[in-house]
Amino acid sequence: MPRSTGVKDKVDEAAVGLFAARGVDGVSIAEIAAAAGVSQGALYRHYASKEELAWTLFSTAYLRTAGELDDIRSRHRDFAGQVTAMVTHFCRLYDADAPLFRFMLISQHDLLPRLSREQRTAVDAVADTVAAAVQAGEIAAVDSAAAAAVIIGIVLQTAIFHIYGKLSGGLTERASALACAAIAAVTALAEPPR
Amino acid sequence: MPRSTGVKDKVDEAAVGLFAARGVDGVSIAEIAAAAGVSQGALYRHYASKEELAWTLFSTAYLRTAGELDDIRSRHRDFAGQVTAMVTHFCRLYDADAPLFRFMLISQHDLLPRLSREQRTAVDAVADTVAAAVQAGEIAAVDSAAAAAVIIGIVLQTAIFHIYGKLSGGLTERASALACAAIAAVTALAEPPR
Amino acid sequence: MPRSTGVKDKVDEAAVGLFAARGVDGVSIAEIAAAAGVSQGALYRHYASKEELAWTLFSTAYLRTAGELDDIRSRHRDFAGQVTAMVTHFCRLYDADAPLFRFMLISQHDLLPRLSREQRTAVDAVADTVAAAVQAGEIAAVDSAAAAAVIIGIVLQTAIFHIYGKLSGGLTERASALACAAIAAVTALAEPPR
Amino acid sequence: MPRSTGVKDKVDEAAVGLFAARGVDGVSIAEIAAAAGVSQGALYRHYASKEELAWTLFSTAYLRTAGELDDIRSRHRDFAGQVTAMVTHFCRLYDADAPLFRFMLISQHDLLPRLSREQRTAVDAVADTVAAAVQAGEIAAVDSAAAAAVIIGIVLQTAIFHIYGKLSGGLTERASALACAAIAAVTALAEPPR
DNA sequence: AATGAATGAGTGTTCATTCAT
DNA sequence: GATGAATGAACACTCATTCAT
Repeated sequence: MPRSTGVKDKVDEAAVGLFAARGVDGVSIAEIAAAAGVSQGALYRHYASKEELAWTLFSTAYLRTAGELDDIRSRHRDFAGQVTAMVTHFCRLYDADAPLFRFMLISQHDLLPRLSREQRTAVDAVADTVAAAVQAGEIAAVDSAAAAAVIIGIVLQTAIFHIYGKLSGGLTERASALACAAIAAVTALAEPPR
Repeated sequence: MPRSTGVKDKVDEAAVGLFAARGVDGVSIAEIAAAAGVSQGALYRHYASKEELAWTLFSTAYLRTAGELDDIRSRHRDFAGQVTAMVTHFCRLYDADAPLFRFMLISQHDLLPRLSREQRTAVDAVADTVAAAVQAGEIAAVDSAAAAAVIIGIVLQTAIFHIYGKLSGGLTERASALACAAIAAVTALAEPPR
Repeated sequence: MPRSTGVKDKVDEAAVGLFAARGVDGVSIAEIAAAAGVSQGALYRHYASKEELAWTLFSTAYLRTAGELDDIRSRHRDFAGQVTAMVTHFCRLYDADAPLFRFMLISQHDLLPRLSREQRTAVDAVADTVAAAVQAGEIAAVDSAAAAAVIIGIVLQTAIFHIYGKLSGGLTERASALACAAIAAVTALAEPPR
Repeated sequence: MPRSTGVKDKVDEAAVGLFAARGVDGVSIAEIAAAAGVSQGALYRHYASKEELAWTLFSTAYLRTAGELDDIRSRHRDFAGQVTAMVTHFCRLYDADAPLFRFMLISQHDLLPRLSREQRTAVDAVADTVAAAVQAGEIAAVDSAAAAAVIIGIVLQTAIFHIYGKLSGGLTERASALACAAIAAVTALAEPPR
């Protein structure tokens, strides 16, 4: 019963870094194994295929985030507090692990469609937050999916700009401003002036 | 101005459709040629490589859009009018050619980095619009890149939700609401309520 | 419309020779391509996989032989004449293309099970010949499958001994003796002496 | 004479079963170890390689059978009795352990060539029986190898038909009929009618 | 100019064998 | 002795690109 040689962790880290830099298709198993300092064969003891590796890394982070956002939402009463806490959490995640974030960003169009319809995602968490606020009369009636798109778009695109060097500093520093923008945008979406 | 039924046109259309559906890496030259109804060899008479094909399709549309947005901006006086027109234009482009849009979306992380720094993009058009509004005292001081991220994020993410079937109808119908949301978001970003 | 470069023929011949010598599993695509003097990729223009290559070579020869045996049977009246002609044909096939024969022999346990139940085989031809002879009263009642096993066993095992160098000369020289043996064996099977 | 429940025995049995079902090349060491309920490493304590495992199983059974046939021959006086006893023994072996038989059948072309020329095989036993009968004037002069091919072919092909489901019941029930057929075939081979 | 067969480097994956525990 | 994780050399197959016709 040999103690872990840490192959999995090394592979995971190497894979996220490489996937983030060049996309899943742009990285070979040979490169991942080399970067992780393990043999190609060893990698297959932990993942049945490159696809499974990518999917596991992606879905694990994706679903974990959804759970965290739901948690956060339940710990705040009002819409503004919930949105601010969620946006802040997102920014912190990004600052803590930019490669993972970038990997998820560039792989989402490949991998997201594989999620089963029932899986709960960050999008659901945000949309439900909006729907609950509408229900509670906190904000005017608005399509929760459209509102979620606006909130998520504001945060994600800011992260993308950061990745591309158009914005400097940490994202967390911008969290409260982004939250304000998101709340204002949703409010405007719900009650377009005049 | 050749009147040819055009190998190139057929290739371009087939390539955009396939790239949009499965990504550049997920589509082979053989498939593109077959879908276009031309031989593989003929394709190479127009593009030196698959990469050049993808890059040409992407950069042409990307830079054309930037020019159009600059045009639009010059035809409107105030910030609200400019943003609304730009957002509306974006929505119309999307509704007119969703495959092209989807292709650009899923390929951006691969292809955008190849743009030279000097090339003028849609991001520049939006950021300059914001900067000019600040300059003109129309809106409070705000980092133009951050504001551009917010505006673009709102529109792009809405388009993404539309692609994934989370939103129905045309995007153009949502244009004015999105513009309102974008303006409100930028305003809030510039002047966070206490 | 370029004339055939003969890739397929070269591949077929090389593959049969190598498969005969070392079995399908024992031969790599690289070896086949090298022996045929073509690239590995060229091979895949003609066969979708190594398995399809092996199966095509096998089933083509196998089914062709069945057709030939049926033909031969229809051209002879009595059981003895039919068996003799069939055995002789088999021996000639062997002498004409021993590698093909050896390939079929060593691959039969892998490949035969893939034949659909309806496909007509050499075994059917032989068994039907026996059944017809029984029907016509030429020979005593006997299980046609058991009789076919005996006839085929006599010929095949002789061929195997020839392959392994236990018998010399051509097989065709032995054809009439083998036919006599086969007929005698079937007769004995049908009417075991007391 | 260890009383161990025996890694080796479990490996041997598992290997024969798997080899019989899918061929030596079609079975991995991992599968054998799993089926035997031992670790892969433990397997290598008994056999130096997969090849040695296959060869040991094959040659042991093959050479044991040769010895048994020689034994049987020595216990019978006349050719008919000897052939009948040998055929019967073969049928019993088959009925007692069909997987072993099937393994030997499908592996023979790979493994037989490794037998040294001096090793005594079942073929030798049969051929010698024929040669002795000729010598004793029991049957007309005949090439003993050719006669052995005929005898062995009759029995083996019947077994093959049984494996493929073309014949039902036990093989032993057919032993005396097969022996009759074999004797008649050899006789005909030696003295072709007219 | 057009074709599509051929090329050959590269890919993901398997698996017999080894060896640290 | 036993274990099973790790190795690394194959392997079958793909595909962007070239080029003879």
